[in-house]
Amino acid sequence: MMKRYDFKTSEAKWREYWFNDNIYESVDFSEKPKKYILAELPYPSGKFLHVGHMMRYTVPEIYSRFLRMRGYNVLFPMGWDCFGLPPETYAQKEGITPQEAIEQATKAYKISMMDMGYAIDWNREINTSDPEYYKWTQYMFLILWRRGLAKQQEMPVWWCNELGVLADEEVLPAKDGNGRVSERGGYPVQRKMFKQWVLDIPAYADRLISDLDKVDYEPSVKLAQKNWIGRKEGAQVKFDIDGNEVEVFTTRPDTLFGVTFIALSPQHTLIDQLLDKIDNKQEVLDYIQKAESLTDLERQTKEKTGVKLNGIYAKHPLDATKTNIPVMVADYILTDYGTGAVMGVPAHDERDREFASKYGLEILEVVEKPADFDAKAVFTGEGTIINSGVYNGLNSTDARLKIVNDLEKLNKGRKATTYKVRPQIFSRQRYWGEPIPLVYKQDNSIEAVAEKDLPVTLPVMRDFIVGSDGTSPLEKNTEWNSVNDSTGQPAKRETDTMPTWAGSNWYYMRYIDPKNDKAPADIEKLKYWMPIDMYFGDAGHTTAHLLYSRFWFKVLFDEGVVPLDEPYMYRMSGGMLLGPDGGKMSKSRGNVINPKDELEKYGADALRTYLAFIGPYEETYPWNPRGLEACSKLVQKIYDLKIKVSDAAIADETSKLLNKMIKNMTDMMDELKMNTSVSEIMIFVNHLPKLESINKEVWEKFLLVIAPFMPFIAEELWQEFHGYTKWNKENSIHLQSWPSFDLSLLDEKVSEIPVQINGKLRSEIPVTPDDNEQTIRTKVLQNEKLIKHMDGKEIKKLIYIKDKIVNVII
RNA sequence: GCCGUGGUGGCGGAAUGGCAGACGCGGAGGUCUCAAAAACCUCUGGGGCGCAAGCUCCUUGAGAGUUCAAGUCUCUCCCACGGCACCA
Repeated sequence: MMKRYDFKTSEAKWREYWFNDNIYESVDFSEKPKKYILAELPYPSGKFLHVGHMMRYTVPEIYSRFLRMRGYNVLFPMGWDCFGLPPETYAQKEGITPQEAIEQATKAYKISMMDMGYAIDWNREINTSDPEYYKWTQYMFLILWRRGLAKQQEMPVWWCNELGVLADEEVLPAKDGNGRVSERGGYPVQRKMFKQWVLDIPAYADRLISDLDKVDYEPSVKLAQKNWIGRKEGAQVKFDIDGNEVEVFTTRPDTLFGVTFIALSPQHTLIDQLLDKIDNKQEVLDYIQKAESLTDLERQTKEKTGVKLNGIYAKHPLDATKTNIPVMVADYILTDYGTGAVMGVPAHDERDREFASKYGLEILEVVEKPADFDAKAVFTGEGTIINSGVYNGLNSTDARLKIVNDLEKLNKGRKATTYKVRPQIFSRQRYWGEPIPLVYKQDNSIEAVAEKDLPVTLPVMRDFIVGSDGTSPLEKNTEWNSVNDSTGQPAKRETDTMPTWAGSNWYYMRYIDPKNDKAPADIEKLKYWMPIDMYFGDAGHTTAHLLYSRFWFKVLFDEGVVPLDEPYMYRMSGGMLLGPDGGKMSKSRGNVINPKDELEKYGADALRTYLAFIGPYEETYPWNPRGLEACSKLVQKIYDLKIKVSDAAIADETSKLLNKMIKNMTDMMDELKMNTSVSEIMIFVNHLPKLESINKEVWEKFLLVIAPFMPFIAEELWQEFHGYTKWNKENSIHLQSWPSFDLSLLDEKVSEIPVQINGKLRSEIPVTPDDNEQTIRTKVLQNEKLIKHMDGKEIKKLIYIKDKIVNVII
């Protein structure tokens, strides 16, 4: 009876040797070519790494091992994204501080990564909540602030009584369809205006689009970046409303003569000034209040509502006869997109039409519809301009140019571009984040904390819960927030903290130089390691995180802190791992897989192999316990083979299969196809038991190719095979070279190829390398089956693709 | 509604425009066993014909197109998933 492979003992042993000797060290300025493989760092919240994390990390990790064996100096680092809500809520529940929660969680996460055998140089571990780390986050914030890219602005924000201000990403539609709730906790959330720190990402929008040419992301990822930025060309047009100048943005200046109303968002600043001039002030005030408190509801119902400002009219900028354009307040106008005001052209815009129909506003067509156009539908296309005075007869493109040109001459408008991406809110009224390193002087002006005084350390506080007044918990800590300004006068610290994504905007730089106390990272080291060759992460981060961190990096480039202006050369986003029932893993469904149990039962090699085998990295698939079992059996089968290893000669077939496997795996792993690579291993393992004995050279090469997938058993068998009695770092299989293959062995002589008749597969014929179309034709005419199918007809045409196929057309 | 991604056996999935279904799971039958588990061997997309080796038709969400040849390229439609949601 075969001995069972004792993975527990083996894994514990090698893990200890590997990490004590740091065999996966990434060497700065090594002679070898570098590869920087990055996987998004986890935020440690629970007690053990989630199985979803493992699926996210295993494929990139196997790839990094492959590259190391191919002679690269590889950086595959890991760290912890520690700030943010999850540790705070966890700490609150456990009655500890977030600092303590983080310490527990990072320890546990690190152990589980070591248990998985991840090839990480732990000397480069980082923690975004470590003051030595966030010192540099604060330093970077000050760069943004000095450059005017971090500024304070009244912003409509999601407000939650329990959690304070939330980011868009932290807010979800409520399950019952009424309003919105917080992502964590499910508390009710509403819109409120608040003064917030924001990052001016739109200022870099054009570069963020054009520099996509410098990188090699998947086309869909590039497209997602472009769509998220949402650049739109058009014009800003000034309307005179009761003596005030109001700008609107439009992508269709050619429809300017079709304006029959102006609509302002409920938060538009002009409304205040007009209130006393109208006779329906109370109605308007009521409407605005309702719009603010019921925004969510209105959005759900999709019915557009509004209210007229009685007696207030706008003047048309190009048509002096139109001085009586009604002005409406409407909640379908967004406060923070464009200018917060639109020109209503109900003839050529669906939303304007819906609104105008409801409130009895005029509909004036200014673009000619095609003759066959449905009379009731809204024509939003382009065409010949009508009802537009001197512009009549022009096509839309020409009219657009001419109208904008004329507006510019009169100083009543200009060509303009607007973006969907908005200034991103960068402050949180919460405890567990990086303090914003600014100080309010007595005159309320703002001063930066001197660089030598960084980091501004977050004080340890037991009572870190957000007050329901919406102020940061740091507001209560007067001992901490009372300081002196640079002139020695009493001043007060900014008590808002930064959002979770502050630290994760630049973490990849710190791995390069994790202990530097003079700079975020040494510029020469950055030159060596950057850019990141491949970036792996969550599909949900393909838009926001990727964009914000690219923005951040470009600002650092402009400041001279980093030597290039794009951080990631390639991005691949991973799919999701579902429960065995095919549903999303969740406690309430009871379908959560605990990786610790699986690791206990089957070992790391089996789990790693399964996570690689389960499917392509980008796809989503359910967990299948049988699949893991199969991989566990594979590990055992490999172990059982070792007794067959001998000096006996290599059979031709084995040699061919070995070379084929190595060749295929080399190609596949370069393309990150780890699932089919595992298939290749399986095919070869299915062949080996048929042999009387396994030649030593075959065994050696075989162990090398399984090493990235099953590092533990590969090391075990490698050490045993070589008869190493004492651990010596240099002898580790993981520091050896990937085996080469002999192409000449793969020149398979094709002896038979399929023949189609009229595209249908009918038979095979024998071929030789010397065959030409003529000899093939002869062979076809000799084949009984083919003769039968040709049914006496003549060959009209014969297509012969060498070594592939013959197609006979009759 | 918009944007994106995808749709291939009972299931996860393979297929530089050239023999669809590699590999794995599951299933069926068998060997071993008092029996079971494990392990091993054979078969396994569907229909029809045949005692049988085999023969034959159909098959990559639906429909059209390009091509000697389409899972793969083009168009239209349907469905699922992810993201954004009144974006002027």
